[in-house]
Amino acid sequence: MSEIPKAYEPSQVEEKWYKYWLEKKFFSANPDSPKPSYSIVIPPPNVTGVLTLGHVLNNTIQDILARWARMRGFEVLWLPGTDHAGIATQTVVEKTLRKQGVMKHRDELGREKFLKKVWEWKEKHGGIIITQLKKLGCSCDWDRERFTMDAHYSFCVQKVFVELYRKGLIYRGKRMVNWDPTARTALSDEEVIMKQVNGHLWYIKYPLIKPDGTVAQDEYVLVATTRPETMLGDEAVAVNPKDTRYAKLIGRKVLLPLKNKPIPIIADELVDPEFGTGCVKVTPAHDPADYEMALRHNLPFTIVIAPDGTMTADAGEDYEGLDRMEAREAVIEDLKEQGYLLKVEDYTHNVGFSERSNVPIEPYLSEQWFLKYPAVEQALCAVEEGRIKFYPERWVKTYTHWMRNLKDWCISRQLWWGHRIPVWYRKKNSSGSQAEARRPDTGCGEDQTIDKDIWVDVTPPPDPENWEQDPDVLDTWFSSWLWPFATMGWPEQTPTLKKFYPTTDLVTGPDIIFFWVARMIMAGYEFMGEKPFHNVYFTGIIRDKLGRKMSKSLGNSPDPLELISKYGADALRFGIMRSAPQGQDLLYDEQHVELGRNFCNKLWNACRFRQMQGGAFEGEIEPSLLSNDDKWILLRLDRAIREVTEALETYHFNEATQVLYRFFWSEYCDWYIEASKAVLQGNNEARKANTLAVIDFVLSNTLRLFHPFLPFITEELWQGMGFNNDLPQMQGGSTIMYAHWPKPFDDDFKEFYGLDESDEQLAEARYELVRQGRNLRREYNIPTNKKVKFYFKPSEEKYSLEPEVMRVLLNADEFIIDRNYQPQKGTPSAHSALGELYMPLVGLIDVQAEKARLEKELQKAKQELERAQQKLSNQGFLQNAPKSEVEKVKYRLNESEEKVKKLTAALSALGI
RNA sequence: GCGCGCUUAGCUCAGCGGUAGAGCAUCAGUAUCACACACUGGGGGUCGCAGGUUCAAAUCCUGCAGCGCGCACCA
Repeated sequence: MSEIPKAYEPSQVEEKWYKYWLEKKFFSANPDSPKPSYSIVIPPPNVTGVLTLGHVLNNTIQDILARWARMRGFEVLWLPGTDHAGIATQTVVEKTLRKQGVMKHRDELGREKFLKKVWEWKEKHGGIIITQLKKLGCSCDWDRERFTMDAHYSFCVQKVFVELYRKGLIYRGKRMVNWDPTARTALSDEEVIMKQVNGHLWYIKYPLIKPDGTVAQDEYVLVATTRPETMLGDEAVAVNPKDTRYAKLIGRKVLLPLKNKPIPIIADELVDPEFGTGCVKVTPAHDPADYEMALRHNLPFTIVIAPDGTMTADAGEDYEGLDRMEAREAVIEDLKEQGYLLKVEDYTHNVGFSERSNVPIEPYLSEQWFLKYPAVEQALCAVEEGRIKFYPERWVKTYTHWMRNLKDWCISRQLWWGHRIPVWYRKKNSSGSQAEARRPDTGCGEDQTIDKDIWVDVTPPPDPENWEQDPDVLDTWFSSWLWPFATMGWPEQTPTLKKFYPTTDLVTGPDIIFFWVARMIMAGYEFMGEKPFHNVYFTGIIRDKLGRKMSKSLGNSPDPLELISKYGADALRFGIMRSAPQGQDLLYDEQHVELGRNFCNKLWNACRFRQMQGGAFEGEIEPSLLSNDDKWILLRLDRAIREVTEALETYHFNEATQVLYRFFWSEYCDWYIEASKAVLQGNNEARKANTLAVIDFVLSNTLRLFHPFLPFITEELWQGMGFNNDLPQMQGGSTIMYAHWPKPFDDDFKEFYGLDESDEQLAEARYELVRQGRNLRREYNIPTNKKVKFYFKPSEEKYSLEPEVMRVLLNADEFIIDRNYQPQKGTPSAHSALGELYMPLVGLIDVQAEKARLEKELQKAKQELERAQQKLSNQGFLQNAPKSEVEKVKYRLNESEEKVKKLTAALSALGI
């Protein structure tokens, strides 16, 4: 007898096998393998990151796909790594350095020292998430782990920048950008999150200036604004040219309150006469729309808000140095005092917030680098025409909509942590011609103005003392978009790149469809001339029970590692997968994980049960000895194999787990194992051995079906049960990881073992009878542990009921088949198409109770009969419905007819 | 404003053209020998509303309502 513990204890098991897999290099991808390739690149988590449930969902899916592919005979590369995550990382490190008292602002340290600190920090804490992914069981090829700031990767980023620059797709310009005043950097449009804010609409009077230059005392235009502080930078008031109310004012001037500065009234189409007063204040330097207008009307750009969000000297000495929010209060106060504020209304509107700092974005005029996206048309068509497939498909629309409305991408960031822009500017007073001689040729079609004072190349200029490098770094996503090939050795045509690019599947969240997915597709076509992946699977977003996003500040984000130590990694994986419908958000509840734990335990004990039976493992199945129950479970297994495989093929992971759950728990454990006990406890040795062979066959297949979902426990059981004996030895060790994926039974197999649909029908009818018998016990309050006798009067003799099995399933003393059984009047009975079941009770006959019971049953049977009759009397149904459907209804009709007949007879036998 | 998604048992969700399903919760029973992280039985739903297509609709189509998300320069 083995000493397997009663309950599954995951912790040591998981550690043991993960170590084993690593030692044996089971995760390594071999580019020279003759097998077909299957590859995934991990969406690189931030180096600063710790594992969240989102990662669990995402990486479990990838692991399932990778493990499944290995079992199907693919050469699998799952390439892992981390992202330097510019702003996120820099912010985190800045915060800790401030906390440690090392600095207040990074300027105190200077660029070099600060970067050294970040690298130190990265070396110390950067790997956390990688070890956490290992705990989850991820089968990544860790020898190929990459980081977006590896030397080679950085080279790729620079190379790409230079290439795009020479193509004329990258340019520098002074534009209105989204400015994060806390991080003090520009952001891309995608990094701005619009939020609805309850604010106010302030109505301000701008007095008219008379033609003679004096200020009109009671004539004014009324302007409505949500940002009164920006008025300090106003350069005009705009009205719609078609707005008759103001037509005669166009060209006149108003006095800008507080600053006492005359500004013109201009006409611009952009103004909506319906909104507010129809007059808009124009702040060229602090509003994107106003910026556009200012360009059209040649207005000056007065900057009143500095990059750090405080007011500049141009705002006026009363306001200089105030934070923009403080300035707002002050301006309102002053306007009120001086009688310019007419009224205030409550007003909800959308305000852009920085995704990172969560502070309102400031539109800010500055010199930045921009990219015109390359390979747009190709990238768009590839998805639209299905060369790249999205799952679920609906994201295609989101993608194409974005792709058709692309705006140039602001790629420069005023940060230090990141890839520094490979551009040098000639120092003012230097004059070297030697650099000019080597200056890269822009080559490509666009007539980019050649500027000999700019050096753009992967290598710095040869006379660096005369040049100054651009201080900015590139947006993190400008490196991430190269991930599928920069990680594989590009631009060299490495064996890895040749074997594994394009990758097979990408698994990611829909929230980064623009940030990452779309850009990777464009980069793939631009630099590889080929798509980066065939399929993209978009996961849902994990929310808490109340539907809120997981977040640190809400404290509703459970630590997956705690869950793993409490329930086991397999349990966490299974629980999450079981509740993650395709592409739909999922509400997390710890109960899901508990369910996973329970399931693992069930699997554990089912195998424990098998081991306790002893006997050789994986004996041959002898077809002639198969019982009805054996055939039934084999057919169910076949069905489970088909359904799980199909679910995986279509990325329906929750369906796959649900099929497995149903098959293993309800069908195998609840019915088959229980039925098999009849044989195993008997003394027919041949049948016993055959039952064990069936059990082993089913378990061996089941463990394999489960392996991608539950890698640890399946390996433990696979090895423990000795199923590994006939497997090829992989790198000196055996493993379920490379056991072949179960195939559905073919016709030869079914014929050989005599498996037929009729077996299923019989088994199900028998189980239905058992259910009825158990119900009788319950109705008559016979405790489940009390033995009773059952008599059965079969309607025909031609089927084998397996009475011993029935006895065990009913937990009965005896199950007696007797065609001539004469029950005492009022004996509890159940009636099915197979026959009548009686449960004689000593001294406890209640005729009235039995009558009531039977009447209820009869009612049900009659209803069913009626429904079937109705269907079959419908000409349309008979003519149009498929034959199999009609057959099914006919079968049902027969069954219920039989039942009605029997119940009626039983009732009349009661004689009341 | 445009686009997308959701609405099924008390809760969380599957099902997406052929008699309404699961888990949890609930009620009743069970220390039974693989598992109390378990077993057995029960109760509970006119599948958001209104039309239409079909022999047949939770499932397909149209409209409406409620909730959520994304995109959009209305100050």
